[in-house]
Amino acid sequence: MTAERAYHHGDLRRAVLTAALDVIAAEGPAALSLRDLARRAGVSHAAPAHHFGDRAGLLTAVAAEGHALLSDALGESEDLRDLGVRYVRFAREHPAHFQVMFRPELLRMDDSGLLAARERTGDLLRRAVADHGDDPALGFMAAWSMAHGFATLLLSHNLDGLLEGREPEEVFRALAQEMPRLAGD
Amino acid sequence: MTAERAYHHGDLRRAVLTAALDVIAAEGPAALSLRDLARRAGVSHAAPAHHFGDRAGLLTAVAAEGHALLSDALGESEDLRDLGVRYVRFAREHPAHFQVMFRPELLRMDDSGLLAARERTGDLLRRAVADHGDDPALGFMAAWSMAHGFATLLLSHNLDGLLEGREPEEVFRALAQEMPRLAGD
DNA sequence: CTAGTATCTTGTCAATGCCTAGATTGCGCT
DNA sequence: AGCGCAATCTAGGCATTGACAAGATACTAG
Repeated sequence: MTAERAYHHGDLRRAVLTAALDVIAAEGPAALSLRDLARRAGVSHAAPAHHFGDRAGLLTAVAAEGHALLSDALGESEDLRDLGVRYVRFAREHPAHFQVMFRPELLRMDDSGLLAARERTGDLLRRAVADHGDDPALGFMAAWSMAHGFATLLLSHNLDGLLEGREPEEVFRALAQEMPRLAGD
Repeated sequence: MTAERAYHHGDLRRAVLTAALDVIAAEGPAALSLRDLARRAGVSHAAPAHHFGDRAGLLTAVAAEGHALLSDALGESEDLRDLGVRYVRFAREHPAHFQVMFRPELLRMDDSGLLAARERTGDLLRRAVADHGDDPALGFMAAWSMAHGFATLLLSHNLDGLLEGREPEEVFRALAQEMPRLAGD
């Protein structure tokens, strides 16, 4: 939109990134082809490589952006249930980012941008659960497993038959409420 | 081992499947190449296709086998925590199967063998949580999210820094114990 | 306006998935 | 025992892809 035909394309980096998000959201990261993205952006087949290096570089950029978006989405809430709901909402609103962020085999884990973005969300989550329970690490893993598992199963359509039309975020809230009763049995 | 040089290879199907599990466990499903598997088995590049049709067919076979193994691993326990621990143990012992089983975009979801195997584990899990809590579906999703999230984060090395050498299964058990305290806050 | 840099294009190569046709092996049937 | 048939595997080919190298074009600092 900023420059439909600016030669040098105006903002190829953004265009490729956006196209990549579309593809990943629709068909998963495995279906992503640099040449296809180049075609969508109307540039030559090797143009994307200049911005991202290679496939892993592109996915790393997606993951880093994802961590930044997740930090913003989580905010500074103290309530664990709210945090979980926001985590799930993030996964729904940015499915492509979410599907890539936690898959080291797809990423350049030594990338400085990725590491910085990851550190920020990590800090944020750790701080949020720090004062819950005896063992902060346990609490952290419990809350994260819960939210991450729900989000993962949701995006991979493994909960489709169980939601029965209810809003996922609300189901997750109810489910976090139900948890103590289950565990207490 | 059954037939090292049996022409027609003896059991190519099993050999390819096993090689595929190695590759997936080491580098993920994305790194899987039919031609590479053929080389490992010492057969021509197109031989695997005869047994699995194509890449998706091979992954579908892996997923179906995974569901069968999971059914066996879960057993008939009534205790939700035990069930969760077994789910996590299964993920650790069969990481390649686990990484493929819940990814519809990699599979032929209309494959009859896969559907049957899936149905069996589904029934088993549903039965196990049926009598816990008001809403069985909620309880099902809660327990599954917890175990699946933990297993997923574990296999993707996202918990490496938090386990501090402890056995994952034991951490999960403690974590399930911690849950009510977290939720109750 | 010029030099230098970022951006993009073109061409190439090896590897892969998938398809087709053909060869080899093993098995059932008479 | 031998014939035919089906399963299994081989060989070759094609389109697509990721990665690399060399060169062209547009922007920008001085």
